[in-house]
Amino acid sequence: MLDDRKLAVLRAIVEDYVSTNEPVGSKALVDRHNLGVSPATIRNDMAVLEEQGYIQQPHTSAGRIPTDKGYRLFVDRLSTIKPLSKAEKRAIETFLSGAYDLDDVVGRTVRLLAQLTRQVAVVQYPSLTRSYVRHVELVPVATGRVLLVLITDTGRVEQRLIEIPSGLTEESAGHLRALLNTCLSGLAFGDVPGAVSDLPEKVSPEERPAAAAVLSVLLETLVEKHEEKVVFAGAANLASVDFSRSFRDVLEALEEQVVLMRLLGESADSSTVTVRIGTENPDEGLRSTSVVAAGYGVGDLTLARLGVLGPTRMDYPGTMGAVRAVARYVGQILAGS
Amino acid sequence: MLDDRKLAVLRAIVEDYVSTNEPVGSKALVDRHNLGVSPATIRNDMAVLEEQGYIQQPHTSAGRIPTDKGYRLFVDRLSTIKPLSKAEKRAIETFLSGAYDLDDVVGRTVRLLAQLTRQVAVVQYPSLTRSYVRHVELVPVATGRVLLVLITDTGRVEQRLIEIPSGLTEESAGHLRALLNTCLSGLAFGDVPGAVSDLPEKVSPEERPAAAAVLSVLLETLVEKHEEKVVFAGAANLASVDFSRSFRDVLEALEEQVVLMRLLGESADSSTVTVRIGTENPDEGLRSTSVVAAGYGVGDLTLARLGVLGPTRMDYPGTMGAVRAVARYVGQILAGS
DNA sequence: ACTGGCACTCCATACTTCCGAGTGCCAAGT
DNA sequence: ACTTGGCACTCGGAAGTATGGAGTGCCAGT
Repeated sequence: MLDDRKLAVLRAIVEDYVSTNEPVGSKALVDRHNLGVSPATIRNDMAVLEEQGYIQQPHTSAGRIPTDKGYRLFVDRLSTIKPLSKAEKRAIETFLSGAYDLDDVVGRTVRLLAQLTRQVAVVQYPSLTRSYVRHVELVPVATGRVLLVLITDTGRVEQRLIEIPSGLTEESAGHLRALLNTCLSGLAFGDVPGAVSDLPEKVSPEERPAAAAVLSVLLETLVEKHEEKVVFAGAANLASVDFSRSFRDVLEALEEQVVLMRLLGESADSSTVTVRIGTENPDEGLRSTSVVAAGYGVGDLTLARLGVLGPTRMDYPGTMGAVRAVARYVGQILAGS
Repeated sequence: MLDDRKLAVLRAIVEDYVSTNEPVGSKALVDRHNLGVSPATIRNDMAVLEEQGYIQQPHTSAGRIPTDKGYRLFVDRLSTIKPLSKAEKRAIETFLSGAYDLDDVVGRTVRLLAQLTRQVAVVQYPSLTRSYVRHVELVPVATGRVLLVLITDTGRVEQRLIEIPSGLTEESAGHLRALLNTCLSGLAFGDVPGAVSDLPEKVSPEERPAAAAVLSVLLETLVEKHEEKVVFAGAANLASVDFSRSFRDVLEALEEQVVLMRLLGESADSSTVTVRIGTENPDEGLRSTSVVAAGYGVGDLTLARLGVLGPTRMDYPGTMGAVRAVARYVGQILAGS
C-alpha cells in the first residue's frame, strides 16, 4: 500500500513541519532531504498520502501538513525514541538529586520535565493504591478532633481531620495508634479494609466510637476514593504555540484534576512510553494536543505516571526520550529514599 | 486642583472602560451618565485630567483610558468596596464548609476565589512563622533515614526526610520524639531555635549525633528559610483578557513561588484589602496587572495572605469585595477546625 | 515509473480608500 | 469665569483592490 519512499516522504513532512511550523511543499522536501527523485514524483506520492488520510493541505495550493493519523504512523513506525544528550542526563541527575521529600521530588520533576521539553509537564503522585502503609499517627488537636496522619513507603504523607464527638483522651489515642500500627504497618492499601474489619472489637467499649470514626474516615477518604494527586507545570510554554482552539480550553482542562488523571491514562507496562495524539484524546478541548506519558516506579512496580502535553505538532522522538529518561530517574530517586 | 465634577468624570471613565473595554469619549460619557453638562465641557475636564496624568489616549482622536495613576485615585477616593450578594455569600459558605483538611481548605479557597472574580486567585498557606507547634513526629523509614513530621495548630503538616548515618533505633526515636514534643509543643515557630539549643545535652551520648541531625534539619529548612507555600488557580481566566505584554510573562511569574509571595505583599493589618496597580507592582512582566490582596487569620492574628491577580482594567470594588469576604470566611473556617 | 513543463489556484501582503468617532480650539452665551 | 455649539482636523480600523509567489495537478515525453 505504502512503499518505502512514500513512508520516507511522510517522515520528512512530519519532521519539516514540526521544525518549521509551515506547510511543506514538494520542492522544499527534495531540497532539504536527498530523496533522489524530482518534485513531481514527490507530488504524486503526496497525492496518495493525502488520499489515504495521512496528510492534508490547509488550502488548495499550499503545502501539506500531517493529520493525526499521519503523526500516529510516524510515531509507530517511522521514528525511534531519541536518547537524551549526556549534558541533559547530567542536568536531570543534579536537579533531582537534591530533593528532600516526596513533595519536593514531584515538584522538581514536573518543573524539570517542563523545562526539558519546553512544554507542559504533568506528574502524578505515587498512587496510594499501589503503596504500602509505613506508619499511622493519631494526633489529638483539640477536644473532639483528631488528626490522622498516614505515611506510605513512597514517602507520601496524607492527613485527615476527624471529628470524634465523644472525645478521645491522650491515652486512648496512644492505644488506638498502637493498634492501628501493628494492624496496618507494611500492608498494601488494597488490603487495608480486610485488615481493619475486626479492629473495633479489639478496643474497650468506651473507645469504640472513636475507633469507628477513625476507621470510617480511613476507609472512605483514603482507600475507597483512593485520592490521586496530580500536578502540572510549564503552562507558560503554551503561550509560544498558538492552538487552533483558544487555549483557554487547554488551561481549563489542566486545572481539572480528573481530566489530568485521565490524560495520563491507565498505566500499561511500567516504562513503556505511550503517545496519544489529537483526537485520540478523551477530552474535548484537548483535541489539538498530544500527550506523551510513561509510568514510573521502583523496580517492576509502577507507582504512577508522568508525561508531557503539547501541540500535536510536536517533536515526538525528543519528547518521548525526555519522558522516558525522567521517568527512570524518578524511579531511581524514589528507590533510593 | 480637581473639583468634584472632574472626579466624577474620572470615575465614569474608569467604570465605562472597565465594563466596555473601549476607550471612552466625551459624547458617550454624557449619554451614559447624567452629568448635566455638555460634551464640550467634559472635553475640557478630560484635557485637565490628562495633563495631570490620570487618563491618556491610546492615539490622537481616540477616547481616553485611565492610567495606573487614575486607577489609583479611583480606588483610593472614588469607590467603595462592594459587598457580595446574599447568593454569593451562601455559595462561599457551602463551598468552603465541606473541607476536611488544610490542603482541602486552601484548594477550595483558591478555586472559589478564581471562580468568583473570574480572575487568577492566589492563596498562601498559613505561615509557619506565625504558627504554633502542635506535634512533632519521628518515623524511622529505613535504616539511616527518619521522616520528621511537624504539625501546626493551623493544621499544616510539614515533612522532611533526614539522613542519620549512625542509624536510630526504634527506642531512641521514641525517646527523641518525646523530648521534642515536651520541648516544642505549643511553642511559636519563632521561639523554636531558642528552645532547642540545649536539647543535645539532654540526650545520651550515643543519641547525640541523631539528635543533632534532626535539629539541624528542623532549624534549617523549617525555621530559618520559613518555607512559604503558595498556590494559584484560574489561569484559564487570563485567556479572556489580552494583555499588552504577551501573557507568557504572566504565566511564568505565576509559576514562580517567590514572585507569587512578593505579589501578595507583606501583611499589613489583617483584614485590610490592599491593591497594587500596574507599575506599582514589584515584578517585571506583571506591569500590566493589578493585585488585590488581603490577610486572613484567626481573630487578630494574620496567618497568611490571599488575593487576586487580573488586568489593571479590573472591577476593583467587586474584586475587593470578593477578596475581603473570602478572607473572612477562610478565617472562620480555620478558627472552627 | 519518473521527469520537465505549464496553466491554474489561492493565500498573504501591501497599498489605497473611506468613514466616523473623537479631539482641540474658538467665539459666543450665561 | 464657566459653559456651550460649531468647526476643522486627525487618525485608526474596515473594506476593497492589486500583485507576487509558492504550490498544485496534469500531461506528454523519456
